[in-house]
Amino acid sequence: MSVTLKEVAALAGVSRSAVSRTFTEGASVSAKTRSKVEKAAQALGYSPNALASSLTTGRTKLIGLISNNFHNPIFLEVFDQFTRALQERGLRPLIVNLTDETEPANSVRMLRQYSVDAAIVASSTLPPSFAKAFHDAGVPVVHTFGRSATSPEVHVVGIDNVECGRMAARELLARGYQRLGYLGGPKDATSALDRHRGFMEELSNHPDIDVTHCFAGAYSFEAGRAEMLRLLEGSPAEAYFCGDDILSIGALSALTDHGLNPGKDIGIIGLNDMEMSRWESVDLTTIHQPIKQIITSSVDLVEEMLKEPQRYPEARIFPCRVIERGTLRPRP
Amino acid sequence: MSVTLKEVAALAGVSRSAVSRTFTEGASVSAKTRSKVEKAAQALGYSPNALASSLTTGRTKLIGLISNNFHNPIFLEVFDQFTRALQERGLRPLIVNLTDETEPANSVRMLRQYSVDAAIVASSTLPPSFAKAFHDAGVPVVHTFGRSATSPEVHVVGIDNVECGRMAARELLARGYQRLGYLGGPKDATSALDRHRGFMEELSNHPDIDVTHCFAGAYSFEAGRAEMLRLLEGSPAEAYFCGDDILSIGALSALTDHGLNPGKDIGIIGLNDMEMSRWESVDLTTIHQPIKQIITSSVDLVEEMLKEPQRYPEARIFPCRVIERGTLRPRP
DNA sequence: GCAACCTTTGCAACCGATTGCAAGTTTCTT
DNA sequence: AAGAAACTTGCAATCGGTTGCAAAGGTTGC
Repeated sequence: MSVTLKEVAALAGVSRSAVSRTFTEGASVSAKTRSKVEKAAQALGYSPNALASSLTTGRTKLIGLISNNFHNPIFLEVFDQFTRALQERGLRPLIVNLTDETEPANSVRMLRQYSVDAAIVASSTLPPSFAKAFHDAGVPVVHTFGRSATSPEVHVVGIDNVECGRMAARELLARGYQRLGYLGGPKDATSALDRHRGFMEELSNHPDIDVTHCFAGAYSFEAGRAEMLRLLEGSPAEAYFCGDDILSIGALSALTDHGLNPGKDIGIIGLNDMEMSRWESVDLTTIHQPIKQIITSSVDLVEEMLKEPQRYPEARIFPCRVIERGTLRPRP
Repeated sequence: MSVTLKEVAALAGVSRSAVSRTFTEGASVSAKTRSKVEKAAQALGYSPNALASSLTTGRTKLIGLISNNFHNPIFLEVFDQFTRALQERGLRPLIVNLTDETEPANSVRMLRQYSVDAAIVASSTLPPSFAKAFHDAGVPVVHTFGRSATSPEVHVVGIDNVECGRMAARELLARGYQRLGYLGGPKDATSALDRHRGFMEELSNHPDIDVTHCFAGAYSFEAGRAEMLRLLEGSPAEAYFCGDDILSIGALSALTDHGLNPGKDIGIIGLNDMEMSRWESVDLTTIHQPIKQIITSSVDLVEEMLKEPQRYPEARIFPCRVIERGTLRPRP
């Protein structure tokens, strides 16, 4: 079947150690043996078995990539970035699709069985305790898009969702809206709660402003649309801060269905600034989340942890900014 | 660090073999030893090292999942389905993001280093030779969304793109369009070529019909939009068969930008029937590709290959059908 | 109570690599 | 030219498991 060290050693007329050393960076081999080995390896089509070597080195270069968000188009960008960033550094992503699961135990066990060097929890909805479970099981972990805490127990890379909530509120106020609404993601999602908190906090300084809130069933088009349709049955607010872009796009679809003109009749501001939000047919005013920087930084952090597993936990928070497009009325 | 077989054996007061056997299906262990071992394992938090055992069993349960299509939203659905289908069967997806690479050599080497049990090439653009390279390297492979051939060299699961081209042509003819166009995916993509061929073949029976064609730079929104904008500079056809849904949606955006009404002024039919095509704001008439069935079948096939690696290659082709929505004028 | 049979168990070799150690070679110094 | 220092190399143990084999233990039948 597969060619092994031993066969290469036999063909090259050297010991197995010699072969192993030719393939390990910085080992001591003479030019002569190296070339003999390389020739033999070439001839046999040998490439070292990474898993076997992991047994002695204790390194697999496998990184668990865990997510529960397979219905939000933003995650295609997230996967693209993560998988590229990892493989550029010689690391291999092992995917865990969580979908309906909220218990970390299964994922932890599975990833331990595969001896992953580290895990990345890529989700804005899972609680810090989820990532903590990996940490407790001795698996170095980074929670990307996780809840930013003042004293994080595990590494967190992302944005300050509370601050984003405030930012959205300020933006809507600046445009003179009087009756505001928050249409959040699922009410058990940390990001939905934090954004809500920031939004409310900022508005608590403006008692004259009327504010309502509700939560959609998921971060998805359908959920955003359904929730906005429900709101339109009653008396909707003048402008909404929607949980994220896909929710916003769902809400926009509900608006146009009702013959309402987004930006004119009802304002919408999203969060993420995903590719689709730039499409002319969408043209969504939104808060830009620097996905690329967040992911690069997360993978950097993973690399650091490989060198220093007990590294002191840190939170890396990236600033966001409003991207003006067509779904809010202009500032006065 | 991690708990090993040996420690469990010591605590349970049995041999290492006994422990190993408790954790392997169908091995001979008495109820008494089993319970001793299980108790000890529980106490220590032991779970077997899948990679170490793969050394002797020759099975890793790792499946390479290779794709180059990270800009088409349909792939979020594809990833979701694949990762779930695999993990339901106890298999683990190891992702390879190909993006700009067309050479199989690197992926093959990498996946062999990780001793994957099989590989899935999930791409409608890569040529059959790509998947063939895995087969030749002794890695069982399924090409999902691959080119359907009458005599495939590797397992292929997907649709008949040539037939889809014909189907699109027939559909446009049935609606009385006289000047037809094909706006395909990248011109080196097998699916783009096959769909083109079918489209042209069908129309060759209708010499009175005027037909043009062109290829976009990628299966992406931007590429579809750019290409349609270019077409609108000249004298566009009455209706287009677009390479796939995301290309169609890009084209639609170009149309509305020009004040044209899709379905009224210019007809568009796509291919895939992705979630987004159902959105009210899109409402794309398209050819449904049974993604879910294709993926389930692909994973079934992977499982079969694990049992029988030399399995005779087969092509599994699933029928498609037109989904009527709002971007073509009604049949007379 | 004994033979024949089946089940359970531990020993030891092995899967494909890495690595500390000591012996053997080279190279450098003086 | 001899001795010290530096580099190469193979041996053998090890990583965490699995498994063929033979011995030990338990059942069954008569």
